[in-house]
Amino acid sequence: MASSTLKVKCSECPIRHRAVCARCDDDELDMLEGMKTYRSFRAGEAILWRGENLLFVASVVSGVATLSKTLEDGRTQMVGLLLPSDFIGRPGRKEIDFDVTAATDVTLCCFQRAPFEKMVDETPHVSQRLMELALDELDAARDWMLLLGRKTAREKVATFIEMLVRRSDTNVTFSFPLTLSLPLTRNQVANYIGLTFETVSRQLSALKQEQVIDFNDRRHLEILDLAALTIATGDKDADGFM
Amino acid sequence: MASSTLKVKCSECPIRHRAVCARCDDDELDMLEGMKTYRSFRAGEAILWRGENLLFVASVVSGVATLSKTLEDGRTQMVGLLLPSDFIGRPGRKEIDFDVTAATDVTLCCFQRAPFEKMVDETPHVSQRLMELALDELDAARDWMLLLGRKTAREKVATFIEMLVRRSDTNVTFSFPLTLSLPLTRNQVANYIGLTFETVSRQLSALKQEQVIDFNDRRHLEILDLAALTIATGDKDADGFM
DNA sequence: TTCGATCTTTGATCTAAATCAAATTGGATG
DNA sequence: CATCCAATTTGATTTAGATCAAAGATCGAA
Repeated sequence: MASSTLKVKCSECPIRHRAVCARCDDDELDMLEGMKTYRSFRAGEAILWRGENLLFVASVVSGVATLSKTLEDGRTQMVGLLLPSDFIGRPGRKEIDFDVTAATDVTLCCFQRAPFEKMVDETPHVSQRLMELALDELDAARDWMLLLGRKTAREKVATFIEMLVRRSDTNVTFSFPLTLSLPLTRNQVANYIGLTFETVSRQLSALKQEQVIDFNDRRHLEILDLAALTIATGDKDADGFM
Repeated sequence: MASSTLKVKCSECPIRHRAVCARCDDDELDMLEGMKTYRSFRAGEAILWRGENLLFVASVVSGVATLSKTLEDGRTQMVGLLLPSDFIGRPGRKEIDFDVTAATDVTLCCFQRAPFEKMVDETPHVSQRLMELALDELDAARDWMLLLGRKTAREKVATFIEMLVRRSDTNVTFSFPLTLSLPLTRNQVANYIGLTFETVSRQLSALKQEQVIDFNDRRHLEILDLAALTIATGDKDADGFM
């Protein structure tokens, strides 16, 4: 199962300014140091099962995890993608209604429930930050409802790639042609955007054919024409309005 | 536009124990009385537009409102349904990314932003209640992602009806055969579950044909066989497990 | 370095739901 | 009460994406 990893000091943590601890001062970081443990998961490993009692809450430090729901006959739908700084677990919630799985190797910064919840209760900016993170997830879920309910296969694939561009750290450097790592297999992408892996593959091939994107290995994408990609999402009209 | 309505005293409010004010004491209710206004909207009227600056936050007192997103070419997807006690507006958010529309005649209990946010900051149980309401919406959004991404037309329609049963007040009395009011047109239902209105109509006719449900007028449904309806949702296996 | 497993691509065919097209119904309005 | 308009039902046809199928590519392990 999960192995322990060398703990990084909060002050040197890569997600320091985006995670739940974003607005903590030095004293508060010291408190967190005392209740935190690092845990690592290998790609493919289960992090949490649906219905399982949450023994910890956690921030994703590195890697990518998926949230997914499964119907009895095996159809599955991803309902979220956790990237570094995203949070697992909610105040007052003892369990979750989806499975959490490591898509790549993942390192979590885990907090023991009891002391963490005590800190949340006593530190308004921490509970405010949790609220912000929850509302961001709600916005993302609603954008995805539009994608799942109304977008075409092409629009779904384009929207997924654009989301990766927007959320990945690579766009900080922003060197063209933009290269980004694709943390999911075709099948996982399909489960995220409500398609089959064959359709995902076909749409990726079409976008490559049209020189909107390029790829040679399975784990990376190059964005050749971001404007064309954006148009292909269906979100904005030709003028880029909306 | 919205007309004002006679204000009901908080202590006699029908949503008193489920809304954001659920855990307020008498003093706190007095504070709320001072900052609240009732506003009514006719069926079909816009309550809020996407991007509009939120001048108030509000609880739904009566009626049903829809949250929806629209693509440039007119395809629309409902991303939420607001029933009595549901809340509009979030701490720290000045605008919303979807349209809010009255599906039936709607009465809102509106709070001025500034004093309400002050109260949220000073009253932990109110901000906790807001967090609970947001997390409930997040759970609902994720259930809907599974529906939109993976369910068949039949499963979608059955799930929608079952959700109405679960959330409507009628199930308090629970007299069989269960009758419930359908606050949406076929077209609105279609926009909620990612189908066309023709497909919704066909699936409703099929469920009627199979004597799972019955209906004569457009605005009501009778549940003849709740067990069959539940199986038709695809959520649970034949034993009702899950 | 080869083997085997998994992932990916691409082609052929099928199908669930969309689209197109009329009736028909029902509720609101004068 | 008659009229009208929007909502609904039902049928015929089309189509986007699923499913079925098979051939490559990639990668880790022996």
